[in-house]
Amino acid sequence: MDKAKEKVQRFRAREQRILDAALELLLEHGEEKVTVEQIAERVDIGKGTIYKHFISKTEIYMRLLMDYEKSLTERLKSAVATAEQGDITAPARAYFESRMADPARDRLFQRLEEKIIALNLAPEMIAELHALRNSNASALNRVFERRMEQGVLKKVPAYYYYSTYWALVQGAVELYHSKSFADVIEDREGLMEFIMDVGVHIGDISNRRHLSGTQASEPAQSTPSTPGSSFG
Amino acid sequence: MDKAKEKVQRFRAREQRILDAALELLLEHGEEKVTVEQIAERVDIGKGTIYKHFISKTEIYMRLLMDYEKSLTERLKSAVATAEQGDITAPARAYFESRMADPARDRLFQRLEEKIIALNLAPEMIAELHALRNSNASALNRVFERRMEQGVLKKVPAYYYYSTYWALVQGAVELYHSKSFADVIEDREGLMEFIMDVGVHIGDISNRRHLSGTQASEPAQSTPSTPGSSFG
DNA sequence: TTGACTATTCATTCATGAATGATAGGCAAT
DNA sequence: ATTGCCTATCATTCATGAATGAATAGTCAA
Repeated sequence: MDKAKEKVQRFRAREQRILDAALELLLEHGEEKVTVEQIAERVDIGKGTIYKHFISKTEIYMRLLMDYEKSLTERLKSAVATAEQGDITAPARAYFESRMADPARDRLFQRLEEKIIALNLAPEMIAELHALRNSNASALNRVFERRMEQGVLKKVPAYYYYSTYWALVQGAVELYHSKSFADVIEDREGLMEFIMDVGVHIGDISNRRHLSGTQASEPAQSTPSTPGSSFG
Repeated sequence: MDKAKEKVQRFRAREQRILDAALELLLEHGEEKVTVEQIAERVDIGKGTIYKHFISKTEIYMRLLMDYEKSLTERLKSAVATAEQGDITAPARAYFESRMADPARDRLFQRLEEKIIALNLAPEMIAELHALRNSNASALNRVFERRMEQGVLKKVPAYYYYSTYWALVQGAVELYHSKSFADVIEDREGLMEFIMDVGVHIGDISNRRHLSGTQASEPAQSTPSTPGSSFG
């Protein structure tokens, strides 16, 4: 008797279909315009069924955001792991490119992040988001520490290692429309400014959110925020 | 805003209507024949709604049984409280009569008791039933102790006080069809036999059920079973 | 510009009954 | 007597969407 297992499988599959449909609609119409009914329609299920899977519409968005953050972190982790020892450029580029592969989607998630943070989330959701980001951060710290204390990092003080990573990728994303990634990397002076700037910026966000025990405003700290939590 | 309160009220009322309808149908058709759908029909609600109130059909029966036990205990308590000091006959008669006011209903509950005990109940249900019976037992013990150590009780050893009560009422109920209540009371010899017999009988039931911390098989114990738990 | 009132939109709840699957009774076949 | 199979019955589950009500937008008067 594995009828029960099958049922669980089908339930999981349906959950994924809901998420897929929600993302599609979000990309098509923007966050303001998407209704739960539309999502249900697209998945071809009843509106009430959505609420068997998610306690609120916000949770759907939250889940999408978390999935995105998770995939970005995975991408970066594997890029760091396969890069030449000390090469921070290649992984940063890989990360940058996977975000910029679909700029509309990336911008959508930036907006979702803002929206979700503005709403007051249920405590369990906050906890879950927090847990993901902590786990991402420490996973990244581990690969960074083992492989990155060389190369471009030599040019910056040790306690800016992780901020540097931030500066590279976040700065590059933000400059996406004005400069090329190569330009960002080449401009060492500008990079240092970025590092400082982004470090402070992360501190701002982190304080405003009350989400993280990791204090990115203190760059000497060994556990900075994780990429993906920098939206906005 | 007490819309919420109103909603709770309506929910409670509906629960009572379900119980009423179930009892009606049980009396009309007997336990074997009553279906959840019939109950729902009579209350004029959907079948699924029943399950918003009760986790199973058995729980409905259980609740009816508990309500009956509770009302019998109340009846007895008030009869003891208002009887002449030392008069066990009047309260026993009152109890007997309230059970025999509707013999069909009383027999129905005897059968329900059997049925429910035969089924293996959910642990929470067992716990609830157990709690009710314990509370009934100690409430009765209190009124008995304060008012009954005289009269007919003088004729039996002290540690049979509560069994005596049992013998009177339970014996009378069981003899309902053959003897009158007065005959049962008058027949002192037969009464003593009853006392012993019922004491053992209660012990049997109690052991078989694993329901009660009170060991009615040990009559010297100060917390015997409560009336209503003697069905069957 | 502000407040008060109404209309509209849409997230969320909840009663519903069709669908599911467990159980029991009948009926052969061994 | 026992086993397997079929069927019917009925307890229980679950997707559903109509109903609810909260939030927002729109309208008008002061």
